[in-house]
Amino acid sequence: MSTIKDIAKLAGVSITTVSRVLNNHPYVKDEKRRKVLQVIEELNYQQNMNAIHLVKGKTFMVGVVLPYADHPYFQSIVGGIIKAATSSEIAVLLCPTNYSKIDEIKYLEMMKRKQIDGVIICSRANTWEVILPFAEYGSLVACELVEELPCAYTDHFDAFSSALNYLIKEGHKSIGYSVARENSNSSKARLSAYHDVLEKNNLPINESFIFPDSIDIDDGKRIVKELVQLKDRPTALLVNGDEVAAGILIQAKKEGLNVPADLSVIGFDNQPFSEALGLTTIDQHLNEIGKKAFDLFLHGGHQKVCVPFDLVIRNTVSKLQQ
Amino acid sequence: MSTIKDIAKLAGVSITTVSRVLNNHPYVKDEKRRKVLQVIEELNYQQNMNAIHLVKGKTFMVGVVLPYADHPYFQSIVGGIIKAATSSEIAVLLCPTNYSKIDEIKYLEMMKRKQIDGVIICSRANTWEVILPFAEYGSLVACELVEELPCAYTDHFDAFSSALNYLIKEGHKSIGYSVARENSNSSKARLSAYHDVLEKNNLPINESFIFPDSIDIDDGKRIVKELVQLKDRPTALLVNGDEVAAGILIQAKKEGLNVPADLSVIGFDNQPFSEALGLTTIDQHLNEIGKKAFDLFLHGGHQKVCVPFDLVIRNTVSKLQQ
DNA sequence: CTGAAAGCGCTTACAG
DNA sequence: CTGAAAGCGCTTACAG
Repeated sequence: MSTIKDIAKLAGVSITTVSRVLNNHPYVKDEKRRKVLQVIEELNYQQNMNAIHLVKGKTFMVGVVLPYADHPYFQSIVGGIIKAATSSEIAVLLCPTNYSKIDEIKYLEMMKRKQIDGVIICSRANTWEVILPFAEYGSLVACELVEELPCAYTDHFDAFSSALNYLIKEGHKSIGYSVARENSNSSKARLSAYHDVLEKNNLPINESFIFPDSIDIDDGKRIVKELVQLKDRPTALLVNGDEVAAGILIQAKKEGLNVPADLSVIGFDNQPFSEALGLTTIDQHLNEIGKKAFDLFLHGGHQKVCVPFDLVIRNTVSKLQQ
Repeated sequence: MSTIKDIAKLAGVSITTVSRVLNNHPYVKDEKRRKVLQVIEELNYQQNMNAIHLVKGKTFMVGVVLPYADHPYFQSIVGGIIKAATSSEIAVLLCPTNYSKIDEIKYLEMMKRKQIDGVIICSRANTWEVILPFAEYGSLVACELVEELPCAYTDHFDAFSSALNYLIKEGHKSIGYSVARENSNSSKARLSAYHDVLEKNNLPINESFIFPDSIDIDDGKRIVKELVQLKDRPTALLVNGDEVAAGILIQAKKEGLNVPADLSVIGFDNQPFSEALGLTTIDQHLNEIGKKAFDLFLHGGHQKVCVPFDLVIRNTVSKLQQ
């Protein structure tokens, strides 16, 4: 590969002038500019970005920290980020952690090491206490509500409450739900909404109706298998993701449970395939969350953007006799 | 941020020695090594990777070129790549092109500019003639069969033929199919398999049964809308992706077409949600293709890896009277 | 409008 | 075992 020096020599100018041409600076005599451009063309020259990154202390790249790059929930957020990034000059680096605290830190250290200018955290393994100090080294954005950081998020308490109220309105009194990681903030929000709404409606709280560690289709199947073992079963399930809900639909069929007659299901995320399943679900506009998160990364500032959600009613919730 | 110079000064050694400690070189007196390590700890030092990249001429990063980062087909390939990459020290940069030739070239130029060490091309907008010259600047891998490049691919002629033969065995004589981009290699392979298999079976070829530009759920819906307009309709559709197939299932229901009684459907990709849909589909093991492609990037060489496929039989194909 | 020179933060022969 | 120095390929005051 040729360098700026080669260009300078062949064009008969200094490297400063070449640099000026490369960066569209004014104050280069037209004749020299043309000559430089011509040599660049001839040598098929391209800048070495690593040198530029070193000098500028920036890479125009953002890391997106998430546990699983192959999960539709995160894919939707990433989709939004990419869409927003495409119109900027920022490249997107996927940073899958598998919820390993160590891997997560490694990505944060990439920022410290100037490999990426910032990090958007879709979901995290470490506590904020551990993560926040890295904010000093770059632009850190969260996809959940964090006091100290710019963030784009769903109000999970609110979303979960809405879904619960809808189920209650349809006559359900015995409602269970699933969560991914029991200690995540959104799971805590769901638990408190569960208590809050059920108590307000004088409905019994049954914590054996809570199914943790639910991430993918197989978890959905597992939930139904566990469910059929219970003598006292919920009539409705509020599921933390449409993929889990898909697993529930599959296994329910196998077990001879009719959805929604025997079991109502509300999903979360409104994935593209959910329409085909006729799944009633909460659309939290993950794409939008991704977009907003990217904007926050790009423009800095310390805003908190709460992205509204919608309940999308389809065919997996039945109306019960009052 | 502190630099190697600061460490050297405070530790009372040269920067050479600091570099040696950082890179686990032998030949550093234990006492000095300890001192350096201690100062590094104190200053909370991290290397500036851009300097290292500049010196080494490498970034340990691979770009993955694809049209849409939010499409399940590509997400599955990317999933495989990420899985393979996680156990190496290589980071994965997503390069969505939206099938813009210009954007695609931009990513190839990132390689030329030393921002990434290589590029895995999942699907491309430019001709190979345009792309191949970039192989000079880094490691280029394809996810389709290309003479000049290492590649991991599906034999689409073979896969498509298998599905056709299965449909014919089930008594179908009037078969249509969909493709994404009409001029892609896989579409051409499908067309020639269509001719080949149908002719061998003395079945009529009807090119109005070919539905191009089919990418997502909406395209699947569109296909059914077009289909119901035809007086002469195929009894079975071989669809180029499960997402399109999902759209077909949705719209068929709306139009009062029973699948599979009125219309049999075979998908492609075996996406996670396909099981929930009961969709018969061809699993081409996209994850595996991604993994192999990454291995080819990592280890160089010029292998061609043909990844085998499976026909996954579920409930969307009917048996017709002979 | 132009160029010499310092500097970005590292690695790596080379000499000792 | 150790360090001075050159070099990776750029940008950017500074002086003219």
